[in-house]
Amino acid sequence: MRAETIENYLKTIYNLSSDNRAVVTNQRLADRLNINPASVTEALRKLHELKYVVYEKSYGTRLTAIGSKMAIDIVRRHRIWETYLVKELGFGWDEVHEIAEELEHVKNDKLINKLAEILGNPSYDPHGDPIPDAKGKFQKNKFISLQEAKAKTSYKIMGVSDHSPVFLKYLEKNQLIIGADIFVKDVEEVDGSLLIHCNKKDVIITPKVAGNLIVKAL
Amino acid sequence: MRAETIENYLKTIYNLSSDNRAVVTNQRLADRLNINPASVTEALRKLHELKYVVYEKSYGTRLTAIGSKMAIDIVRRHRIWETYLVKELGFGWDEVHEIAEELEHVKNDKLINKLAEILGNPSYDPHGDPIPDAKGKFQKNKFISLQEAKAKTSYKIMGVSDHSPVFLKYLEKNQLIIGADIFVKDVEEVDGSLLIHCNKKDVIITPKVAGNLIVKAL
DNA sequence: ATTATCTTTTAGGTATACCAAAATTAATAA
DNA sequence: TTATTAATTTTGGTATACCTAAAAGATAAT
Repeated sequence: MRAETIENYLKTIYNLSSDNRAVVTNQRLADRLNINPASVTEALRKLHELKYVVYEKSYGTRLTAIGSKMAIDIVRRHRIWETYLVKELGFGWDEVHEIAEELEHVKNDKLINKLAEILGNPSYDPHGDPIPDAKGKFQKNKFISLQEAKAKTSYKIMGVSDHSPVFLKYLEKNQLIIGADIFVKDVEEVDGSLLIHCNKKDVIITPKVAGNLIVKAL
Repeated sequence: MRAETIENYLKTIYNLSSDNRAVVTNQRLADRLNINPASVTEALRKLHELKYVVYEKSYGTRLTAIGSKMAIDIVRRHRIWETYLVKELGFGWDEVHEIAEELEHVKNDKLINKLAEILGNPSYDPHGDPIPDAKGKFQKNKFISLQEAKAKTSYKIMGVSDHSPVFLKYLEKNQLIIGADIFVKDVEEVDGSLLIHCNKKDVIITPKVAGNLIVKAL
């Protein structure tokens, strides 16, 4: 199997199962990778043979310790590059994902560690996603989705779970930037929309948008 | 054909025919790419169909205008990355080639132009090889191999044609660094060896080493 | 000019990474 | 429980990028 193929599968399995250590279905993998489910079955059997995943047919897949280590390495490279592109090379946070998708496959520890060092070994990327350190350790975070927020409470925006340029541009337009402090004035029971105060302005946010905003209680 | 495959063929054809606009033989391509000549034949037929090369069977291959443009783009990316790795990220000039070999395939003009800008749009990489500008234009150079040098003449070291770590380390040991000024005291007719003066020291250089040093007459 | 040599091409084959369609298996609803 | 639906796997492809071994073509040497 080509290294890049392995990496793309492992990364995707990881992203679909990270928090919960749950198994991943072929369907979801096929959707995410934009390939036929039949191809996923085939690939998973090989990844199982290579000891990257535990795959039991018609049940599901999860990463082995080796596979998980490898996935975390890829995630580290991706997020370090995203951060470097934004912080050092002047790219917008909505345009770095695609480039990082290519750069993440360049496997050279010295390079990534050097970039990380220049950035001051950051723990979060420009989207607020945590960056594992060289040993694969994440900084613990007890962040929640804004959807779970309580009324009359202050939060800080820590990240987003939807990385699409459309969504990021929407946030920028409404000044919902990472690091911004917000105050949830009210949660509307009827439709779950939130009335929040941010940057001296009141904004109404749909549950959909709230679900994609990661916040920390203040 | 995969983009990376195309790029590797075009780059190699370019490197084997750049100065002279001569045709490249399958043999040399096969050697350079470490693949079987039969595979080269096959690939060249496809590259011909794709209009990247003009390939006439049992004769040879040369790049079309499109192929040449593409090859120069790849060379630019490679050399910009090598320069960036050395100048901005603290890598040694003997360890950047391999990394650049991967990074050169990341195709994003904004990225490369940004790196070039940070470097002050350099015309030469750390090995003294010319870097084409964004439009594919090289700075004209009339450099020669030190082997063609005349006695009692001063030169400046501009580059090397052997990029192997062994050779680069040898040069460093003898302080034959790019940018160094040297004076050729004598050329020994018997074996073609040169007695040169560099950094306040006399050194004897074999024709083999001299052949891999690119210099400019002062 | 003819042989010998070296290069290139052809022919046939492998492994990878995908696919569509059919068959199977699992999950859900009546 | 049985039927229906949905997910998964099997089967039988395709295209890419390589390979080896043998045939054909070009080059050089006597």
